[in-house]
Amino acid sequence: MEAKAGRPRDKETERRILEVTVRLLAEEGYSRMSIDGVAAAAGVSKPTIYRRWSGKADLATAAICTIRLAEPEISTGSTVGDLTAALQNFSRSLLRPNGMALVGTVLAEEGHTPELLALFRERLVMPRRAIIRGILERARRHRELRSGVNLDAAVSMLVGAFYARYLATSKVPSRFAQTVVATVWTGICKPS
Amino acid sequence: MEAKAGRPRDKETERRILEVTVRLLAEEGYSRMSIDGVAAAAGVSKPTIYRRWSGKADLATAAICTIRLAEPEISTGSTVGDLTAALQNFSRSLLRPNGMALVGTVLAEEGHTPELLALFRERLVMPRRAIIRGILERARRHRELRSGVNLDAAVSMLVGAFYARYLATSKVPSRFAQTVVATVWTGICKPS
Amino acid sequence: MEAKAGRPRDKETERRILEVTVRLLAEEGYSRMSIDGVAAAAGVSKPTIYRRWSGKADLATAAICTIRLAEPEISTGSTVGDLTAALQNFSRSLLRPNGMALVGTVLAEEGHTPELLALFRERLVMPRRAIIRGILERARRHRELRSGVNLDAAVSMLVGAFYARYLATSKVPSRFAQTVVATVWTGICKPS
Amino acid sequence: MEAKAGRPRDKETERRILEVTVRLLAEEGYSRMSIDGVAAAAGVSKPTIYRRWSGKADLATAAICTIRLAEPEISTGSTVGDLTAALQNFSRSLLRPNGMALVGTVLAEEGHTPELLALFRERLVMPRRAIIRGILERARRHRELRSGVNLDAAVSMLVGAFYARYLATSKVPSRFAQTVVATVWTGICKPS
DNA sequence: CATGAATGAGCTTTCATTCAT
DNA sequence: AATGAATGAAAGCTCATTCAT
Repeated sequence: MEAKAGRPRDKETERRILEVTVRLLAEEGYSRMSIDGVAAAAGVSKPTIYRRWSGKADLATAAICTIRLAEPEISTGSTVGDLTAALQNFSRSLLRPNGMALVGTVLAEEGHTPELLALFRERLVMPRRAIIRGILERARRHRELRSGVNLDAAVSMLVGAFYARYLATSKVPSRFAQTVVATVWTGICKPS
Repeated sequence: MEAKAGRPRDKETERRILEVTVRLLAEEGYSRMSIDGVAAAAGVSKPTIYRRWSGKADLATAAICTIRLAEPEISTGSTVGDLTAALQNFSRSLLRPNGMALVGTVLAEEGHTPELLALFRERLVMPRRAIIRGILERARRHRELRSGVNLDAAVSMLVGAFYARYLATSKVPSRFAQTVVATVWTGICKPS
Repeated sequence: MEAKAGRPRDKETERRILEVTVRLLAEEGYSRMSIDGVAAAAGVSKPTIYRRWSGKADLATAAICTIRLAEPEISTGSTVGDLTAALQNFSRSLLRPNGMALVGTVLAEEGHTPELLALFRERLVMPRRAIIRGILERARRHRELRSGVNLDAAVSMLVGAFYARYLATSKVPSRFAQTVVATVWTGICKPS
Repeated sequence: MEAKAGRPRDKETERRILEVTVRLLAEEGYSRMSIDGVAAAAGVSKPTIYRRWSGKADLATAAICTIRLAEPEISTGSTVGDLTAALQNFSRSLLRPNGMALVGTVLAEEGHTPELLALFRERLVMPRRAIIRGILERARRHRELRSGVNLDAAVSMLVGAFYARYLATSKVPSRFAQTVVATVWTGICKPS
């Protein structure tokens, strides 16, 4: 039982394949994305891909698995400031080229490849919500919130406003985060 | 030998093709949807489709064009009641089978077939927003809103909360509309 | 319900595809035979094949279906003469190039594509056996056979001798039919 | 550091590979059989196979080479009894799962890989024929046969009846051997 | 020498589109 | 104007074989 029998698998190759897959998944969408295309763009042959993943769905899910939300630490000193900063980060990622396309493709494939949506939730949706929920929970601990506020609903409103806005115009003004936070905050903060 | 010989059947055929296309677009997504599949489901031949529309994108666009938001008139007597009713309608349409898949597919195709998203906005997104915006405008006329409220942002929050919620769990509790409306309303109504 | 809507299917094309398929089936064997190869050899595109048959197995079975045993009428005046003539025909078809290869391929595929063997039996094996059995039945009606003779076993011996011989050497001497018939006949004819 | 270090394991590996190859050859047929499949079933890697044999054909040939007819000694005291016993053995091996598939595959591959048929003859066909021929030769020495009987043809009839029967129905009744032997024996034994 | 990795070519099948009737 | 037939291109996947460790 040696540590490494045979030719070692090239870690760099694997990374490149997944990177390319994430890109094509966003650019082309799941069903347009082809293994041929991934292989060509990654500079490997198709069996190199099939040796690692059992098929297209498996590759796509693995690719989504590699995505990790990389958000900077937020600490502005105030709840409103933190929420605004978090949503501005979100806004930026949404407005990146194909920023919404990946969201679209996992939703579109829900009926055919539900793993995509499941993983997308686990890797991207939930972590982002957790950040925002964390800010709200801290505010609650600091007794800034009125009683009975539903934090999950608040998170959905804050984040969702951007989805809805994008769906309406593809353009999100830079002050949008402030406006949204202000409104929601008025709705959930303890009345003065 | 009437003047309009052969035409009556035409309109019906056209309608059936578009109806089938809308269904398949939601069920399969744009790139999975095939002209073959549309032709078979509509009971016509492929050239019958190509005679009317120039290709797959044109057909899909035309299909989305036929979609019309059919929401019942809302009039509960209060702004909060009207908003809640409107969002409950929205929630129902979201939770229908493949309710989010069409949203997903038009987003996923934004890079390849932007007309789909454009028309989706015109036919579905904007009319729904208009209904909700209408309720808010009436509230403003009735001086129920505090000054400076951004109505579009409010609409985005109300509607978007559902997108965000769906993206997080695919399940939307029936009380969600009330919770969202309550929070937003507190944020935008004139303080008592 | 018109007689012929649309472009008529080219009967000649269909015939050519099947002809090529029979040839390649014998030359290459079932699993080596490819739809690509059939399409190229028949001068058509692959979808032209898929429009007519649902896949490789369907095409191969259809091809075997077209095979028809074309044996000349036999009438030499005597049972021994008729049997010898029938077996000489059989011998000739066996010794044709790839004459045994089709037999081999349907046997080899019994586990994977049993329809092939089933059809091969129906189209080739059984008709040939019927001819020989017919000769023996006539002999029985003429009271040439001893009582209790098992005709099916006799047919198997007559025909099978050629399979066994081929399996032993690929060469069948021209007098083989006479030898076999003589021996079997002595075994089944009424003792003088 | 002995003289033959590492060899013992080799022989066992080789044996296992060949054993698996024989099985897959019968189960899948030559062209369906894959080196990948052999390697997996034998628990070795592909280069381990390629180091020993030059390719697929070479491996299959070697595998057939290992086959040895293992028939029990027959001695019932009478020629008819011995022949019947020998054919019953044959019948059993034919009716084993995939019993005819190997016959089929070597016939099907005659055009592409004639070595398979050649070796199959040498290792299986001829030894079996030799057993039956031996019984007949002993009968001739005992002056039980009429003069001028062609022993090879007799062997072909006896053995071939089973091939023909299988090709007709895949089912061989247990009394078939007796019937065949009785008929052929009547045809070749010295008239009383 | 055995291993796992890599490859090019091939397979069956489906699609968007155009042609012929 | 509608049909069924035909097509070139591509998709997902597997194979026999070779390479690098």
